[in-house]
Amino acid sequence: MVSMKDISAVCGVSVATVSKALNDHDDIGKETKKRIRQVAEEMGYFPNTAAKMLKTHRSYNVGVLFNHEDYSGLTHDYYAFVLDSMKNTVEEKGYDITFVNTSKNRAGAMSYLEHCKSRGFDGVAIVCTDFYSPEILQLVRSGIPAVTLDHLFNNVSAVMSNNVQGMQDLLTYIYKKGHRRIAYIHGADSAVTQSRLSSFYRTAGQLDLTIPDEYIRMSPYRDTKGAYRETQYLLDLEKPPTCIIYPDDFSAFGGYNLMQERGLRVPDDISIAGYDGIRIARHIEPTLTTLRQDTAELGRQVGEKLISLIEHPKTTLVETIVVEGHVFEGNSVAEINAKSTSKDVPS
Amino acid sequence: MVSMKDISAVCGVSVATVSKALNDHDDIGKETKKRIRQVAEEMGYFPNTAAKMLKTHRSYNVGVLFNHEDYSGLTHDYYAFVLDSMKNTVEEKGYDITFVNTSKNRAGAMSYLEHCKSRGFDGVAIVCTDFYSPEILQLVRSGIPAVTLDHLFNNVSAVMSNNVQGMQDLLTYIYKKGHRRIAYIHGADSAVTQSRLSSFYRTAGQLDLTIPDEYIRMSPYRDTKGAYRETQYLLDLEKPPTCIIYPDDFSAFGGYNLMQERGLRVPDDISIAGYDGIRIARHIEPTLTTLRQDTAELGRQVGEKLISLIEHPKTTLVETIVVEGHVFEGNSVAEINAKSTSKDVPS
DNA sequence: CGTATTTACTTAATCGTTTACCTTCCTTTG
DNA sequence: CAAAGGAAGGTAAACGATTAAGTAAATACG
Repeated sequence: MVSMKDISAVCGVSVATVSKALNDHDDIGKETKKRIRQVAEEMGYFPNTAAKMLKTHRSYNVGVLFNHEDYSGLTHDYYAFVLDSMKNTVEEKGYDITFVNTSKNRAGAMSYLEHCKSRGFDGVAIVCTDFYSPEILQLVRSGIPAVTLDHLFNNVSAVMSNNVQGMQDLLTYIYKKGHRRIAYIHGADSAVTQSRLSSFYRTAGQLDLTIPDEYIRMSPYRDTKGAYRETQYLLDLEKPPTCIIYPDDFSAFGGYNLMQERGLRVPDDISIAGYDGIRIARHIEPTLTTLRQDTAELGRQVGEKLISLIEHPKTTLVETIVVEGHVFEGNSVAEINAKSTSKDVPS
Repeated sequence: MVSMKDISAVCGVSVATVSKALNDHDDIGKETKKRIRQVAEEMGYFPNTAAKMLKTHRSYNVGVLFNHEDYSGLTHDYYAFVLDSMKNTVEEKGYDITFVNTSKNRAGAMSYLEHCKSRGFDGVAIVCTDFYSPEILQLVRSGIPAVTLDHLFNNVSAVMSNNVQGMQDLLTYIYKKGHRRIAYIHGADSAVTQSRLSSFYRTAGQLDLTIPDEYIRMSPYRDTKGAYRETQYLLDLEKPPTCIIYPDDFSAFGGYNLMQERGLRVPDDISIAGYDGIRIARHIEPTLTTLRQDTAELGRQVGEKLISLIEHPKTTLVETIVVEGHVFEGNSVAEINAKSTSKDVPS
C-alpha cells in the first residue's frame, strides 16, 4: 500500500506537507498542492484508516446493533428494510456500517459498549435488540452518539414508527368500511405492542366501539401457528368478529390459512388486516390491507440523526423523531353494511 | 479509554511487558502476568483496534459485498439469510462484518478494492453484486482473501448452491408426482439461471419428457407481475402445463394470483413449484413446494472458507464448495395419474 | 568457580497520519 | 531601510499498540 511517505519521496516534500495538501489545509501553496494530489492519484494512494483513526479518533464507521434474542434482524423484513435504507443514507455521507456484537475477541468477551469503543465507532444505531438488557443500558448511558429505533431511553435520540397513529388509522379505516365487530390479536408484550394496544382501545372508544374482552388476543409476532390458533378461537365465538387485526403481516397469513381451510373467503366472509406492510403482502391476492410502516424513511432518519449527532454534537437536539405509516389498502377488508352497531356486541 | 500505558503505570512495568502479558507471550513471569491481567480487567481495558491494526495488519474485520444494481441483498430473503448465517459464523470466530461500498470518503470515491484496503479488511465475501463489473474483477484479482457466493471466478474460492442438482431434484419430484406437462418460467439470464435451465433440459431428457418450446418462458426474478403474465400465456396454451415451475417463490405467488383469479385451485387444478424456500412460503396454504436452498449452510461455508483463507493462506485450498438444497414438499404439487405421456405433448 | 544459559524484563523503533510549533524567505510599511 | 508580518513548508511528537534486540539477574553446567 502506498503511503504518504512514498508520495513525499516522489514529490520531494515532507510527509506533513503531503498530509496537509491532501487534507486541503491552507498553508500549502496552490501549485504544490496540485502536484501532490496528482501524484497521490497516480500512485493510487488512499488513506490508511487505522492510522487515521488512531490520530483523529474518528472512524467514519458506525455500529449497528441487530441481535435480538429471538431472531436476527436480518431475517426480519421490517428491520432489514430499515437497515437497508439506513445503510444507503450513511454510506452517502461517507460512513461505513459494521455490526456490533458481543462475541469473543482476542481479549475475551466484550460488551456492546466495549466493542464499540474498541472498534472506535463514531456512533451506534440500536435497531433490533433486547432493550432491557443491562448491556444496552450501559451502551446508551455511555454518551456515545446513539439512536434507537422504536424504543425510548432517557436522553437518547429515537426514531419511532408512529404506532399510535398507525393503529388509529388502521382501526378507523376498518370502522369506516362498516366493521363494528373488530378483534385484535396483538403481539407479545413490548413497548410497541403497548402503543398499538392502547391506541386500539382509545380509538375504539372514540369510535364508540365496544370491544368485548374476548376479542383481544395475544400471539407472538410472526408466529403463523399462534395466529392460526387465536383465529380459531375468535371464529368459534358465539359472535365472531367480522374483521381481525393481526400482530403483523406474517401472522395475518396464519389466520388466512384457517379461513381457507374453513372455506371462508377473504374478504367476503371475513376481513383481515395486518401490520408492517411487508413486500410479499402486496403481491398475494387478496392483497393484505395493512398498516405499512415507512421503513425507507425510518432508516433515513436513523442514519441522518446519528450522523448529525456525530458531526454536530453541540447543536443537534436529542429528540424523538416520529415517522408516520399509512394504511395500505389491499383487498382483505370488505366494505360491509354497518348493520350491527357496537351495542349488539356482548360485552 | 484506558491504554496499556495506564496499566503499565499502575503495575510499575513497561508497556511492552503489558502487551506481552496480555498476549500471553511466554517471556513474562507467571505472577506478573496474572497481576497485569487482573489490573487490566479492573481498569476496564480493551485494546484499541486501530492501533493494533496499524501494527499487525490484521483487522479481524471482513467486508461483505452486498450491493446489487437491481436490489439490495438486505431486502432479499435468500441473501439476507445467507448473510445472517455468515455473520454468526464469523462473529463466533472473533471477526466483525462491515459492508463494502464504493461511495465517497474524505478522499473522494474509492473502488471496492480501495475500500477494502483502506479499511484493512482481512478478507471479503462477495455475496450479492454485479459479478461482471470491472471493479469486482479488480477486487478478486487483487489477491485479498475472497469467497464468492453463487459465482465462479478463476482462482477464487466459491460457495455455490447446487442449482443443477436442485433443479434435477425438483423436476424429478414433480415427474414422480405424475406430471408430464411441466413448464418452467426461468429468471433473467445469469450464471444461476443457466445452471437451472440446462439442468431442467437435461433432466427432462433423462426422464424422457419432451418439453415444448412454449413451455419455457422468462420472467425476471421476484417479479410477481411478470410471473403472472407468463402464467397467463401458459394457461392459455392449447395444451397448458399441469405444473409450472417459477423462477423463485416470490414469482410463484404471482402465478398463484392468476390461478385464484381464474378460480383454479392449487394443486387440484394446476400445480406450481417455486425455488428458494423463503420462509413465508412455508406458512401460506397451500404451502409451496419448492427447492429450498440451505441458506444456513451456505452462509456458514462462506464464513468458514473465508476465515480459513485468512488464517491459513498456505494450506487452504482455493476450491468450490457446493451446498445441496432439498425439495421442500409443500402441497402445491398434486399427485396425478400420468395419463398423458410426453408423447401427447405437441412439440 | 567462571562461563553459558535461561528468565524476565526494558528499550526503542515502527506502523501511517495528524498537527502544534518552528524556520525560512518574502513582502510590507512607517 | 529595519522591523514586522505573512506565506509555504519542515520538524518532531503523538496516537496505542507490537516486537526485535538488548540487559541484568538468576540458574545451570563442566
